[in-house]
Amino acid sequence: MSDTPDPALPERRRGSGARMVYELLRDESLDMVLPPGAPIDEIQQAERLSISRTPIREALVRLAGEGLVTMLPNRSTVVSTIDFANLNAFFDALTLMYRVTTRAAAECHTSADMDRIRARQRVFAAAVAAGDAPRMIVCNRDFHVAIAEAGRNPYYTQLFTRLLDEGRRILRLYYYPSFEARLPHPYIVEHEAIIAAVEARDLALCDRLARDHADQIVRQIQGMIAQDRRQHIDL
Amino acid sequence: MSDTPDPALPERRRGSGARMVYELLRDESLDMVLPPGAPIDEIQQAERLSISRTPIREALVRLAGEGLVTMLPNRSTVVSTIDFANLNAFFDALTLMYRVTTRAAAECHTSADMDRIRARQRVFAAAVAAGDAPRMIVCNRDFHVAIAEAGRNPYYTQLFTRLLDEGRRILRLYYYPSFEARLPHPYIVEHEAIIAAVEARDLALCDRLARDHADQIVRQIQGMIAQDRRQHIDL
DNA sequence: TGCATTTTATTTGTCGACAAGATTTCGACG
DNA sequence: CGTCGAAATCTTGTCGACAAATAAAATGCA
Repeated sequence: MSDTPDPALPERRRGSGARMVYELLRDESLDMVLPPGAPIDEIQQAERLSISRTPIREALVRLAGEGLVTMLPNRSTVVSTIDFANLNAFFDALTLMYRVTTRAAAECHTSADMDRIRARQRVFAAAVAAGDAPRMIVCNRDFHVAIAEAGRNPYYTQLFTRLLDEGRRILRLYYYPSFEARLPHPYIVEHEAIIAAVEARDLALCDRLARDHADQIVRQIQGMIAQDRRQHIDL
Repeated sequence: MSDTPDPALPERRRGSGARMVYELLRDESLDMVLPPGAPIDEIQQAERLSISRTPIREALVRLAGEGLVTMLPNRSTVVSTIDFANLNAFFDALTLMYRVTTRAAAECHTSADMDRIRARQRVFAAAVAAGDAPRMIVCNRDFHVAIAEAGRNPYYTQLFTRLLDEGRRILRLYYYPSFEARLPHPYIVEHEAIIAAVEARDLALCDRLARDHADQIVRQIQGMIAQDRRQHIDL
């Protein structure tokens, strides 16, 4: 089996166990290390992380609350599958959250928020320059989360974060094969425009830019899915 | 203390324990039986429900994920306080969800959805006729949740449900004193109008009606809060 | 050989217990 | 009398174990 018992984790602080397991399983799910539909055995994970089943279970309950895993009663827990039937609903919600969080940021942002946003944009640009696709995905997420946090609406921020993470899974599924072909530089330009509009507190412009940005991302994902479909038909 | 050890619950099915505790603590939090800020002692709850601490803890983790309780590391778990500083954000998100769920329902609803929505509306009207304020709050929530479910966007539905439940807490806090003075019948008329607009698939009308409906509810809550403030100042 | 049924085995849901961390109580000292 | 510090108490976080429920394997039968 692929049990890789990490030997270097004897020192753990009390109370950090469940959180660490949560973050680990969360990242492994989002990064497709644990592919959708894969069963998560509690005992197996407990042995892998040299920890009891209790923190494992707590992490799984949390992940189930976020919809990342599905706990089947009295049966195994599995990584949630990507529901392609509800993909339109996903795009719809994602686009809406892009818009409202950017608008809210334009309304409420402080100079400290702008500093954080610009810092994220720099990191994103660096990832683009390095051609590091997975890092680009994460940094793009962080950039927009920073904008959402500047909007100071935790309801929007939480849903938006969840949607961006869900998108991270989808991109992981499709982005790799066609990465070299696409130039991600337009995203940098769009980000800069969004930053300027937020700072100028131009709500209408923010709404339009966010909508365009979202539509472009949605179209790109849809295109990748369609291309993937064609490839499968060709086989 | 007010420990009321329920004597009539010896028969429990395996796997239902955690869910039952979750639903119980959830309802008690939303109904203000557990007021905001109240600490939730795991051992105390375990004794009260004649159950181990493990399912209690699982329920608390789930509730913490929904923001209903706050788990302080190595300290007690408390019922989340109502954050009046973010009340504007709450109203903002609530209004938006009213709009988008009603619009989505207009787009996607089936005849079975309409039956369910009308059934909820009948129950709501019955609660209004009976003058049962807490039941009205719950039935109003169920009515709009049914509309949201007809929209078939689980992201919207989940956030909307959470917001409506949060509103249930706020209404529980303010609605009782001033209930007799207000006539809730306009809500019935507005609901009927929304039903008609959804069935006619008139997106623009749905959006307008939902916005008006939300604005009216928001204004009513704000009025109750303002009245409450005045009363406190008068003392 | 194929299908139904019993038996085994694995995995979860729950339990009681123990230790770390925090809070409170109590006592010493200025 | 008030303040600081130490002991006691309490609560949580984690652990190992057991039983119910399911899944898998083995057995019997047509």
